[in-house]
Amino acid sequence: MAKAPTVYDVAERSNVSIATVSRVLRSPDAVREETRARVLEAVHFLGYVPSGNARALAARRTNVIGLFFPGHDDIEAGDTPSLSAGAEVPIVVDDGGASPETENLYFDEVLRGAEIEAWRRGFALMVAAGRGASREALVNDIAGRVDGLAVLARTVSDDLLAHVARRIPVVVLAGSERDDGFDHVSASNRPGMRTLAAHVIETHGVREPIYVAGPADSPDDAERHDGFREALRAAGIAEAELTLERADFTREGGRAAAERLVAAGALTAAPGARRAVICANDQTALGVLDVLDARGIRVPDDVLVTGFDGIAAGRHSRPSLTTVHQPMVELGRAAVHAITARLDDPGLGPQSLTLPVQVVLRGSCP
Amino acid sequence: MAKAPTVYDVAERSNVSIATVSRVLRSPDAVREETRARVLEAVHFLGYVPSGNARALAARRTNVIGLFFPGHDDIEAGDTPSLSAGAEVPIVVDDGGASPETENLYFDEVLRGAEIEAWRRGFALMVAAGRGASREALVNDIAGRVDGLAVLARTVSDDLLAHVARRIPVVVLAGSERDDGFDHVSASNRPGMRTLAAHVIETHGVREPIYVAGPADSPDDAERHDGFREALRAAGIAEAELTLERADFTREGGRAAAERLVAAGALTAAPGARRAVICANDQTALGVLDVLDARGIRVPDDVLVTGFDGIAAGRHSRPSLTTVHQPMVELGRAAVHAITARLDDPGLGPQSLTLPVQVVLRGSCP
DNA sequence: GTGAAAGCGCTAACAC
DNA sequence: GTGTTAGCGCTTTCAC
Repeated sequence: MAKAPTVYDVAERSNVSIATVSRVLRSPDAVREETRARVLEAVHFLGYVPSGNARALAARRTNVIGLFFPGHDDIEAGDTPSLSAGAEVPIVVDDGGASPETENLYFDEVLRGAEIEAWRRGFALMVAAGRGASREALVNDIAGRVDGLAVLARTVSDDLLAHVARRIPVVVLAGSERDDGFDHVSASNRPGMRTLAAHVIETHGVREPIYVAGPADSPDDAERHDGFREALRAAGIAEAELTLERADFTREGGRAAAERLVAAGALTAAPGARRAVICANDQTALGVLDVLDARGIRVPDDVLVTGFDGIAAGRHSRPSLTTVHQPMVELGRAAVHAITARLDDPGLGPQSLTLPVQVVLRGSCP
Repeated sequence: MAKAPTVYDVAERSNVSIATVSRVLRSPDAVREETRARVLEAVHFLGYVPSGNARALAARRTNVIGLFFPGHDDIEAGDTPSLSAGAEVPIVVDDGGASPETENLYFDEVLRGAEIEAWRRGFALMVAAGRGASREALVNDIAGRVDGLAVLARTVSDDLLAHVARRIPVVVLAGSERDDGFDHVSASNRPGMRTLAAHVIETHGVREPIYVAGPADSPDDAERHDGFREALRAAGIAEAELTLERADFTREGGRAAAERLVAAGALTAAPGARRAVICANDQTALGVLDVLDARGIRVPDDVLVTGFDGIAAGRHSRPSLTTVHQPMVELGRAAVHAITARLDDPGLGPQSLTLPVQVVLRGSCP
């Protein structure tokens, strides 16, 4: 790390100009075979690695796409792990109790999709999932380093977004497609929930489904709730009569909501009562399942439960969770695609892509 | 995106020099209140976002850490998702059959750890998880853009690693700690497997455990295998007598290995036979469980099964999987920490950090 | 096919 | 406090 060699060092050692060194690296065919060999030899000998920053600066293009996805709840986690002698290995028994729940599945899958697409198009990916201190500063910082930025909806102010959008293409992920001038990529929230709710109502004959909503300010939640209402309307059910709970998209929130429902007598162990709890997302539904299980209320016999998202944990829960599956990997890919499309053609008007979802019937509501 | 404003534009509009603009952004206190306000106003008005590349170039420091983690099997995935009318939502029934298995859990968790630590230390993270065309070119490219690089062991040649290590600190993740001059961060593979195997042998009285190894060239596998042998030795069991299968760390490979074992008559539905299949990782063990389940061989009654890694899927399998849990999040954090430590003190000798593991007893081998 | 030279947008002495 | 002035390491015309 003594002072990294530069084009100049390589040029000197191979007796060519820096321009030729650059050519060897960018357009090898434009250089005579022999010259090229000499340059490459020097590159190897010196351990030369081109500076991406200098390159990006000169070329006015970084070939990096940014992904801003805050929300790791454990971001404040403890200190640096300590070194271990590695000799004593503790044995613990996991009886299926509360597991650490290291799940930010949504992010993981979207990231994977973005990774795939970025790689295919020759872009690197810079991620920022941090929360805390200054989200705004982070966004600004990352915006200065990339050619385009995908931002999770509602994680930064529209002002800031507009600010950075003057410099690079910005695509908003998973928000409702408002007419804000940004590109949007999202899933069919409303139709998805409508279809699922219709299934609950029609197939199972539930006339008084309980809805457990998400945060009041979530556009995703709003759309899903709308879909729910559409299903009610289609079935001629008056919404005013129904029980509504509000949670916060977390499993814990789902548990709390379920406790309230149980306390209110809305949920009981009564087979054939045609009760159903429709949750705004999977985590909430899993929390509801937790409480129901603890209370001895059987799913789906006593109560039907549904979620939304299609996270992996829902496949493995007991019972497995009926849900609306969002194509998360595809969302990530589409976001990157939207950015590159705009990079290729800056004149494009605002794009809005809505990806199809799928209702997946599992044990909790067959 | 008409041509992003620069320091010069901001300087001009606020009637100061570019140096002052830079100061306002980097060390606000060094500028008079009033001047600062003028500059910030201009920043806002012009939509100025500092170029990270220019900054990095001038400051000779990017404040970005790279993570190279190839291995997404689905990286060659299909085309750009198509736009959907969003009207028709298909309903499918998931009866628990073969699920997509979108699991690269290892990567996800390590990434999360790296994210956390990088963020805390004021670094951004650039990830490259691609496989395909030219891994080497990718590494070289990313190496030119970051201050330090964490690389998954055995994913790039030592030559290349040595090459980029001349420019930036490189830490190797999850490999055995060879004396190759690089920093290493890994988990206690050998002691972990030794402890687990000893549990199988001693607690359950298994005298002829079957070992299903990983790829022959995997250092992780080699260490785990060594741990297994140590346990045998301690129990006075001769290794030569035992059945050994080799898989490839994938669930599919685990299935294949299990099929061979069944075909060879090594695995049968015989309660109390004191049989055990010790697998080199969780995915392999899950594959073995698949086959045993399909064959009507009961776990843990007829056969005990163990894994290694502690991926989430093992918590939810039926039966749940006994395993050795690696602190994956911590691995990611430690990797970033190792890099920043070296950045702070380039004179450091090669560091090797081995993180503690934990044997987790679950249904498949209580 | 190769070289000379002008930036790319910023930071960091060093003056004033 | 603020301005001047070198670079940082590369790409890219434009000559030759």
